[in-house]
Amino acid sequence: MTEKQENIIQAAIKLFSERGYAATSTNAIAKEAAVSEGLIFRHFGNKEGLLHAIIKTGEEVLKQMLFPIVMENDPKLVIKRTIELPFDVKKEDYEFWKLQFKLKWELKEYSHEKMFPLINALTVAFKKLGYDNPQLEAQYLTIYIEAIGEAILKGYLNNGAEIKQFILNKYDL
Amino acid sequence: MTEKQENIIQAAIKLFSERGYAATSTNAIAKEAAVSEGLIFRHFGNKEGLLHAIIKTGEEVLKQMLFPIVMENDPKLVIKRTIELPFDVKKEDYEFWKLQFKLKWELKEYSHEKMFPLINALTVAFKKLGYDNPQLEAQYLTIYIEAIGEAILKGYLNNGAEIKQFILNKYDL
Amino acid sequence: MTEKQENIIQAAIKLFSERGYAATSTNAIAKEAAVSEGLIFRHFGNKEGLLHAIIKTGEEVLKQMLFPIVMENDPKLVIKRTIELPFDVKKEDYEFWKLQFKLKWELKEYSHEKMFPLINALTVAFKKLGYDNPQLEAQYLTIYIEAIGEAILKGYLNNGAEIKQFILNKYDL
Amino acid sequence: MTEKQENIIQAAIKLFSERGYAATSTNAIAKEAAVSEGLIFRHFGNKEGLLHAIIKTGEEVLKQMLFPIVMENDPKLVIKRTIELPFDVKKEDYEFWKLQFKLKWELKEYSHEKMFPLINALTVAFKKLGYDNPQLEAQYLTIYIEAIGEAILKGYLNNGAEIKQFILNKYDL
DNA sequence: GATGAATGAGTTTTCATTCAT
DNA sequence: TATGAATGAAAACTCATTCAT
Repeated sequence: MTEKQENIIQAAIKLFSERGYAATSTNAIAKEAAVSEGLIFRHFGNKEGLLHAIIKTGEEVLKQMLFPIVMENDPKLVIKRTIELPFDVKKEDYEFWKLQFKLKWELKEYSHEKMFPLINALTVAFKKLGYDNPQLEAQYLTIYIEAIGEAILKGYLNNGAEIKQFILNKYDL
Repeated sequence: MTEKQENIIQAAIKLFSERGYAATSTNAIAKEAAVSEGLIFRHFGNKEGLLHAIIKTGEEVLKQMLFPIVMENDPKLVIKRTIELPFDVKKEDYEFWKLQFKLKWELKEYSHEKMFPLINALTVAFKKLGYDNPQLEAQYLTIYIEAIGEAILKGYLNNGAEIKQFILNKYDL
Repeated sequence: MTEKQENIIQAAIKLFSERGYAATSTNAIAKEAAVSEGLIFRHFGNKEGLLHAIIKTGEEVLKQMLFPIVMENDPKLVIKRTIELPFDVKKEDYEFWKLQFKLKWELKEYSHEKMFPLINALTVAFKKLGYDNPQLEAQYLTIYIEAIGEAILKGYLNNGAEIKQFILNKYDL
Repeated sequence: MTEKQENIIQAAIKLFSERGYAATSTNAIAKEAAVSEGLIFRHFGNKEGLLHAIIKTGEEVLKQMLFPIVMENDPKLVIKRTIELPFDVKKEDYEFWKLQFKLKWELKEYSHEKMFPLINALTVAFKKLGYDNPQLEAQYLTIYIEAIGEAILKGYLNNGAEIKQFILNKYDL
């Protein structure tokens, strides 16, 4: 991955995230990345190719984030870290994550399956802790965590720390 | 609002919801509505004007849905009806609501403020019921309800009835 | 000529004069005239028909203006009145005349022939006064008078009275 | 300025001059220039941008034409060359100049100020020659010269040489 | 006579993509 | 690799004109 290639990806993340995939022109990406428009096509084949490169990255990053949780044995820690997940996103990564959320709506292919490992880990954790309905608890929490992520990225939540503690309390953490 | 105007709106809701706003051409809308392309512009000024007409409708419908909840005195009923909200959406309205969610990502202007009346009503309800932190409980539930709506519309939830009961149980309802 | 017909003509004169014939839409004319767009076509057949109605009026008005000059016997008066012609245009008629000048450039059909009676009258006048080359003097003055009209309408001339006297002096008037 | 860019400008001059700016489609320009329509927009931004490129050229050419006159010291020569100006326009440049005159009517921005250097030079010349009212003489001649140019371009003048001599005589040249 | 909804052809403009250099 | 001129197809939008009421 050359420097210019990296520039293109970063520019695309920024613009796709701001305007959406369909509403972003390759011309705009080229300008933002300070490269020629042709270069985008040399490196990524076409606009969709560029998108897929970004999606791949997104999946990779998500995997990296879920990995320590999924591998965790202590059930309380699994739940705690899941809850903390959206609150730990760094400001500089907002654009990247915004784009991932946006793509969930813009692309059909974008599936919920990526979250399955987390749901499974949570199910096990809730079971270990003797919850009545571990499967549903896991589903419930996963959906909720995504929603919190969305709210944070959109700036609806100005009391993050408070909310986080509130949720942790709900699970006696 | 003439019949053709209504056709245009319905066609636009369908296509915007399926493909997204930017990825839907006015030509496609005109064909779907069986109307000349020019008519879209005569009635709505431009593509964005059509979008705003749809948004206005969405806000109106949302208001209608929240109204009976916000007006409710019995705190238990306020919470119960809030939880039931996303599960009561009719299949035939899925496209309409999908679009509303999609637009939350596609438009900057799309604000969270529409939910404030509901948050307030819930806060009051939780307070009446003696919850420790009514404000946060309300915020928490609202975010969750939106997330459930999203999951239902996307087809992630095939166990709706089960989940609904599960949540109602959490609030002793 | 009904009132609405008159409104249409006036609106068209205004807009054609401001923006040119091709750049003025019938829709804009209808709005300016506060009538329906269809009415323009009922009365004038098509956009060009409206234009020709205006042109006809223009030719009529020009004829009315030239008539007393062409009929004049006193050669000095013929020349004097010709020179005074553009300076006598009333402010409220500027739009009308601007349009006439504009159309000279926008339409092929718009011919110089309307000025022939004036050229002839001037030729006779200059001959009577013993000028060397009455034919050329007439041509010269006619061209000049049109140019002065143009300059006045465009607002290039802020010293009208002075210029008028200056020209009159040239012809010992 | 690539070759195709030049083709576009030439085609636009031709068609704008023949049909007027508003009545000329970019499609027609592209065909005349044997170029894709998109290229017009890539190079000039929009139709108006193309127009402005042409106007800039026109101003430049005018400056070049006035320069030797404005720089001239001999007052008789200043006046003589001013008078000869419109008669010296080459047939092959008619389209270009026709367009410039046309634009004076079609555009608001098109100002008379370009002629100020010539008016000043003429004022000085007439003063040197002891004319009573050099300022007015200069204004008078400038307006006249523009009018002659207009008449020539429109084909109203079939006796150019004769008229030129006639005017030169008026100034004892 | 008058309206205004509706149309279809055309206009300006955008955009992903190709290609010679 | 990298550029940027060039393209063709499609997009948004305009407009003169028709027609039912």
